[in-house]
Amino acid sequence: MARPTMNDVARTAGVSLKTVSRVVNGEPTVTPDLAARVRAAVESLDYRPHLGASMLRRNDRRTRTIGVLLEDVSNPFSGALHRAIEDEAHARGVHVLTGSVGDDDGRERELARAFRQRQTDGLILAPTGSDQGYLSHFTGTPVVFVDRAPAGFRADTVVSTNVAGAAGAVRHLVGHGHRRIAYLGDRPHIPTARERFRGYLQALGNRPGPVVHDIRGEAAAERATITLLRRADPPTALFTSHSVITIGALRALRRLGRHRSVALVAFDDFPLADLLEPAVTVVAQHPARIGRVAAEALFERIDGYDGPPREIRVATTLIARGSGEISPGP
Amino acid sequence: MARPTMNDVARTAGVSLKTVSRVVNGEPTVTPDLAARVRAAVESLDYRPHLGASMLRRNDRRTRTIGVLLEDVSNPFSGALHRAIEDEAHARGVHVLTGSVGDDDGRERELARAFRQRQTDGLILAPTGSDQGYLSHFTGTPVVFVDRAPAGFRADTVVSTNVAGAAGAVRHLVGHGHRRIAYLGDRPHIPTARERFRGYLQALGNRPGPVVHDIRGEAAAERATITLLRRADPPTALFTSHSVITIGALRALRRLGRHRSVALVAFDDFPLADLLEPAVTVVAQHPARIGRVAAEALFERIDGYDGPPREIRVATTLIARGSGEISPGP
DNA sequence: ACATCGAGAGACAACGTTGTCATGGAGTAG
DNA sequence: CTACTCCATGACAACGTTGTCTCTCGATGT
Repeated sequence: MARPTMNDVARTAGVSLKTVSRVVNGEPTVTPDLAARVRAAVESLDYRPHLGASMLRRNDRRTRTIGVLLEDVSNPFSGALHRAIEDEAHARGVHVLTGSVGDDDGRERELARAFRQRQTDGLILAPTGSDQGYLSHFTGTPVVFVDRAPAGFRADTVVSTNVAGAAGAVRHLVGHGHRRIAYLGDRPHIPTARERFRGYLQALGNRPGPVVHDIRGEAAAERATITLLRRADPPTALFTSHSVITIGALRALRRLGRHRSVALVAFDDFPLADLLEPAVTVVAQHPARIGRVAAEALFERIDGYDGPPREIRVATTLIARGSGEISPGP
Repeated sequence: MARPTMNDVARTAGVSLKTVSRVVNGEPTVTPDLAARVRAAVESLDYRPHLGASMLRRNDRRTRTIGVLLEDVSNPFSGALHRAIEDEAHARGVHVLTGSVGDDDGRERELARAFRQRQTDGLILAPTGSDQGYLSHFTGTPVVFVDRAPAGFRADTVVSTNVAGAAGAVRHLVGHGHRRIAYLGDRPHIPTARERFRGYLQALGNRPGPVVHDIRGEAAAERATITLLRRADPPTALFTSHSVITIGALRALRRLGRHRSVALVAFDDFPLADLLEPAVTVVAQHPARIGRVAAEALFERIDGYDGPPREIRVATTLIARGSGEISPGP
């Protein structure tokens, strides 16, 4: 039993093929009587139009699908982004194809290409690879970047105010009397990490405390923190520039029993930060807002807006909860 | 400038349409020389095959896309599920359309229908609505349920061992001397909630402590917990059957300063549970495993397996961290 | 040298839908 | 009563691709 076609519907309803097409597409020029018969036939045969054929004949090339490539759909930041994008898409009757890029440099390209091959109407991308130049011949498929600035290619970009946010965090610590404030951060070739580091430097007037770059993963962050605190001249406060690093640092502080004596301000909020002891002071990003704004920008592009690439910054919010208000020891 | 077609490629390469088709589809019966010319033409014109036309003509009806409908892609459980499913799909060259169903009873049906309309090869669904009967005429599109059992329709289902897990949690508390153990749970019409409640009852030999059903959201859970603990005869231990409820209960315990004196075992693990004080004892689910198993089952179905609906249970793990090992007061 | 075979290449139809145009019948104005 | 308009309906082609069949040409075997 093959899938029913419009012709089958036409035959059962006793009308022409074209009339079925009209009813299915909601054209108003069909007598109610006929329309009803067609709808009944559609129902009884469980007819569903063949999108391939429809796409083929239509001149409008929209698939009403966008692609979303995030670092890892299972982390809370990506999840919130994803959800916000999905809500915007849903409101427009658009569907969302997702992919996790992870750290694999090739997977970003591979998935971006595959999505384009699938004729997604647009793409929202959290760039992971070191170069997005390959996007330059994606003519006709608008792209919006989120969370990180791209390299080698320019398009609308929606990111947090990383410099200002980081600077605010560090100034907060300075305001509580700290002088030796450590920076713990991700690989500095990542634009976001670089910006946060810049904010850190700026707040300290380019006279940084101990700096550790290139931290990858919770365990590495924990080790780095322990090493820092065992120095002869340990920092009295930490600024962690990424939530994974924050968790590692928290574990280290616990392990050394220093969580009530070493101050900490983290970039990026995380669930339950307020229930820890002490509760963790953070510079909160607003992933839902970033996602919404990015989706709006993408849909503008899809609808034909053709201005120059825009860089949209979403402000961060410092939330004082306790860990950032610890004073340096005597 | 319209999009190039196979004909354009054929003309530039000086071969026939069909030869281009063969090269594009990797058929081996083309002279290397011609194949090279075709590939050069494809490159220079930035030709990409029109999926619609291809799908139309091919007799293989696969879109190599599956749909995944979860409660909310931004919660950690759904995120981990999603990620695991995506990894399995990626390994098979299959793409993933996602949707968040939320609590909206209609959105589940709407999205399920839309995905099927899009001709996804299969669907993984965490059912939210009270009835999945509408799926019964989804002939030809295999469905696998995750996290919750469906109602009104049977298909492969992958869920945690809810009864055993909950019973284990409660027995753990009993083992630490508790007699008045409260149950805090979601709406009992949800199969998962009902099963966990059954496990609770079973562990107590059908002589339950205080029971609160129908808790929706963190705030409600917090209020319910406060009410419970202010009773004349308050419970000495809590069993929270859902992570949202767990968070609310934790907040309430903090607020009343009872977090070190009232025991708690939670169903479902959550990030940082080990960093709270006391660290939270949980019955951990394994969403990544659930997702992987569900994806495997779906792909088996897609590949033609046609046995009766299977119910696959993924075991939970009790992780003792502190909160569940608090003894009842004198 | 001739028949046979095989493999690479092309001609052509077909997939299910929508755009275009023709048709016919009812309604309206003169 | 006729001529004209209008509009619902239908016939037909076309979209870009792949399946099938045929053709051609060179190789092989006798």
